[in-house]
Parts: sequence; structure tokens; C-alpha cells
Amino acid sequence: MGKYYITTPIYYPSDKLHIGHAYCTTVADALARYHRIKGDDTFFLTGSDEHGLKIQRKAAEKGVTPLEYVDGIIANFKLLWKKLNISNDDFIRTSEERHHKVVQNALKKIFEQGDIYKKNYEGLYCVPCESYWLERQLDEKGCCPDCHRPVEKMQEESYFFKMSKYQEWWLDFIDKNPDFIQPESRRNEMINFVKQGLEDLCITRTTFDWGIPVPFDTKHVVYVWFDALLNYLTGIKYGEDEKFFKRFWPADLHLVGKEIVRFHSIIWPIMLHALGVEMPKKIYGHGWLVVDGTKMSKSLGNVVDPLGLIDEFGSDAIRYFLLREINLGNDGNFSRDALIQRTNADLANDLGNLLNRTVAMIIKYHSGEVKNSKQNDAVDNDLINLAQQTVKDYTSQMDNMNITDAVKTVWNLIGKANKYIDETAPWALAKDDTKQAKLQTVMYNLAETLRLVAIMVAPYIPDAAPKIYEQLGLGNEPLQLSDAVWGGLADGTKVVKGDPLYPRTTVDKDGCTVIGGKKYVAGEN
RNA sequence: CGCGGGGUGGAGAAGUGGUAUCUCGUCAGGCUCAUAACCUGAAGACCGGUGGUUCAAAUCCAUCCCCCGCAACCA
Repeated sequence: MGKYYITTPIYYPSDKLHIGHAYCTTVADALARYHRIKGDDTFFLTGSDEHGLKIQRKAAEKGVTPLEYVDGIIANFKLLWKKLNISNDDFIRTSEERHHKVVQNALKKIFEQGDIYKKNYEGLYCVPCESYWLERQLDEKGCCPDCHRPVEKMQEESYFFKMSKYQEWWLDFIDKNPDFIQPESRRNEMINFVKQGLEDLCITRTTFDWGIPVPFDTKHVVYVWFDALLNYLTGIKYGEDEKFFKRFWPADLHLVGKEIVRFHSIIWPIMLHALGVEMPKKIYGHGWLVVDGTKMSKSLGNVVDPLGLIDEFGSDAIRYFLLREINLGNDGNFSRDALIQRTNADLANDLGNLLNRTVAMIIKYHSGEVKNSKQNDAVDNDLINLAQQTVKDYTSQMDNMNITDAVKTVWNLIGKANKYIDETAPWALAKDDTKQAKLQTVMYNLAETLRLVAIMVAPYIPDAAPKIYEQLGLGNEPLQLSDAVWGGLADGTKVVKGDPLYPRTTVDKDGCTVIGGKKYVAGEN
């Protein structure tokens, strides 16, 4: 038994979260839950990155303070995570006092050791947007890429972090830790990037004040990365509770989107190195979701709101789809049709129906009582062997973050169990008085398979997994990987008839989905 | 010559040197325990084009065509 500290990025509360945020957080949640059922001392952190000009402006537009503005949005973040069954242990907000302290102390330390200096920053400035642009970022006419108005040369005094000083150290570190950045394609990208030469990083601003004041020069506030990245330390009480911090640091995994791999794999390690803090173990850059084949964007109006989907299909369905359908590391496609198809086939038909028919038969043939008569022949042993092999494969795949493969592995067992029913034809055994022991064996093997399945799927579909346990007659016993050993189901256990695990979704002639008798108008999400 | 990802049966995907896999859909059959579910079988791919390396290439190399991202705060 070990420990496991996993983080998601902290999301920016300028707007509602979309399905892409939900994807990242779901993956992190599945990993966190997996490590918990494995018995690891687990800490799962997510949160929000609340400072900056964008927020300050939005708040001003609405006539509220920045904090009031983000409070409203953060309430929505938290609601989404709750509805998605996200099991984060803490939610860090960069506007919190505990975080300000960490950032200011870190800044002070690095400043005092001479790695931060002040200089005039000269650049092309868009006054209405209050932001600097590099020449190559400008649009075709040489104007601001955001508002397409002319930019002008401006000078501002800023503090810089001496990243360039650590370039060789970084290359050496990456060379010695080949698994630090994953997938490998991103690692290569990062190495190429750094080899082109690292520039010092501008870490403060004076153009807005919704941020953490720089302790040695309060005209300035901390700008983005020196603020946001440090949340991973704040979340486990860095500088505040040494014992707690040491319990979880170094982070086992920073899960991030591919667009911010650069910040997490270059700036972040260098910051930590300058601070004298041990390196995290792994940065993983996952792919993006595209919707019906095209990138999600506000201007296209195809941004998918996960809250509506959860209300319609349930959190398990969304989680399952994201974990099963999208290969971690690659981009993946999201569509309602695919979601409906996948959840009908895998959750309702394969898993839900397997449980339903198994429980129904045990009740019908044995008044609900399970007994292992161990009359196993070749077909039975096939199932038992596969079940045991499945637990093994699942464990190693989850340990290696091959979530999609692990899901497939478990569903292969579910498929095998459905087939096993056909092969053994319990309804025929039931009619033959001489085959009663055999019938008991078959029922036991099915129930036992389902018990192992319940444990393994618990990280993916946390709503349903305990319900499987309940219907198997195990009440609300905790699901633990150490119990996923064949033969653990005791004779005399009484199964309990329950509702179907998942209703089937049908689409009527108007294109509306009908789930469990309830109708949803298409396109409302 | 900016960087990267991708082009695999009707659809979506997996597969990085050795009989082309999975899901959905289609067609035919089986079963009746179950959520019109489950099981079996079949049809259907010259793995973007061309050239090369190899006994052997979807898989390696070259070249071309097409899609899609990114270019130092959009997961």
C-alpha cells in the first residue's frame, strides 16, 4: 500500500465549464478512486484559478467585485463536480488566504536568492484589451488578434524569473527521467522547445490589481503561472503543515490538457527546483474532445454543457462514455448519438441486464440464496479463469493509466458471463432434478463474477457499483480491490431484487430521447 | 521549408514487422432467465496515393495528396 496524490488543472472561472473540463476531471477521479479501492493513501485535488484581468473586467461589467463574481461561478463548478460524482478531497481557490501565503513566501524566497529581477518590458500593447502581444501573434493587418484594433508600443516595468538559468538543468533532468512527461510525443515536443532556448518569464503585472500582491513591490500583482501552479503545493499544506505535506508530496500525477503541458513540464519543474522542492513524478497531457468532429468553441456555438447531459443521462453514463470512448492522450470525439449507443450497449444491455437476469434466476430457482456446489466443468472453469485473469490485467492496466484498455478488459468479462448463461442454459438445468447442484454452481459463478465486476467498475461508475453489491446481497460493504479474489462470496448470501441498473435510452421519431419513460427534447443540451 | 496529430470494412475506433481487431449498423439463425435484452453465424477493408527496404509492411524509409489542431493563460 502506497500513497497517491493526483491533481487536475485549476480551471479559470470566466465562464461555465464544458464537457472538456468534465473529461479531465473524470479521468482524474477514476484514477483517484482506483487508488482508494487499492488501499493507497490518496489525495485528489482540483480547484479554480481565479485571478487576472479577464475576471476583473467581467466583474466590472456586472458591477460586482471580482470575488463576488467568481463566487457565483465557483458554486457552479462545485455543483458540476458533485453531480458528476467527483471525489476530490479538497477544492483550492487561488483567491484564498492560504494560497496567497504560499505564493508570497515562494516569491520572496526566490527573489532573495537572486532568481527574480526587475526590468522594463517593452511590447506591442492593445489598450482596450489591456494586453501585450508578440509581433507574430498579431492578425493579418498587424492588429490585436482579439479585438482587431491597432496596437501600440508600450513600456512597463515587470519582474522576471530567471528560467534561462535552469535550461541545462531541465534538459538533464528530463534526460534522466524519461517517463516524467507523457505521452512521449509531448515529451519530444517539450525537449525541442527548450532546446530552442528558454527565455526568462515575466511573472508580474501592473495593469490590473485582481491578483496576489508581490510582497517586495506592492504595485505589482503576480501574473498567471507563478500564482496558479503553486496551488499544487497549497492544496497539501506546503509551508503550513510539514507532516501533511510530506505525506503526499511529491505529486504522483499532474493530469493536464495538452495545451498546458508546456507550463507544467517546463515552468513548473524549474519553479520547484528554484524553491528546492522535490519534483513531481509525472505530467500527463491528455487529448481534447471534439464535438461531432469539430473543435468546441463559443463562436461555433457547439460547446457542450455537461450539467444538462448529467440530468438527462445520469453521471455514470457520461463518465463511462468519456473513459471508454476516448483514448487518453489522443483527441476524442463526443456526440450524443455515440453516447446513447455506448451506454445502451455497454451499461444497460451488457452489464445492467446481466445483473438483472442473474438476480432474477437466483430468486426464481433458489429463492434468492447463493450456494457454491463447485460442480465446475470446462465451460465453468473458462469463466473462472477469465475472471481471475481479468482482475490481474485490470490492475496492471490501471496502474499504467491505460484506463480505456482496463475498461475493455472488464467488459470482455461481462460479455463472457452473458455468453456463459447461454452455454449453460440454466432454464434447462432447472427442469432436470438431477442437475440441481450444477444449477447452483452456475448461479454462484455468475454472482461471483458480478461481485468482481462491481469492484473493478467502482472507479468508473460509482453510482452503479454499490447497487450491484446491494443486489448481490452484500449490502453496503465497501468495495475493495483486495476482495476481488474468486470465491469470496459466501454460501447463503441472499440476493436482493432491485431496479434495473440503467434504463435503456430510445430516440423517438422527433429525435427526442426517451429514458425510463421520461422524454427529453433534442438539442436542449 | 514553423511545430504537432491524423487519414483502417456503411459509421466510430484499436492495432507500430508475421494469418486485419472491436463497437454500432445490416442480413440470417438460436434462446427465453432478462431492460424487444442475450448468444451464434454471414456479408462488408486492395489499412489516403506512389515508390522503396525486408523472406515478410497498416506497421519502417522517401515522396505526394487531404483533414485537424497549436504557435508561451481556452481541459
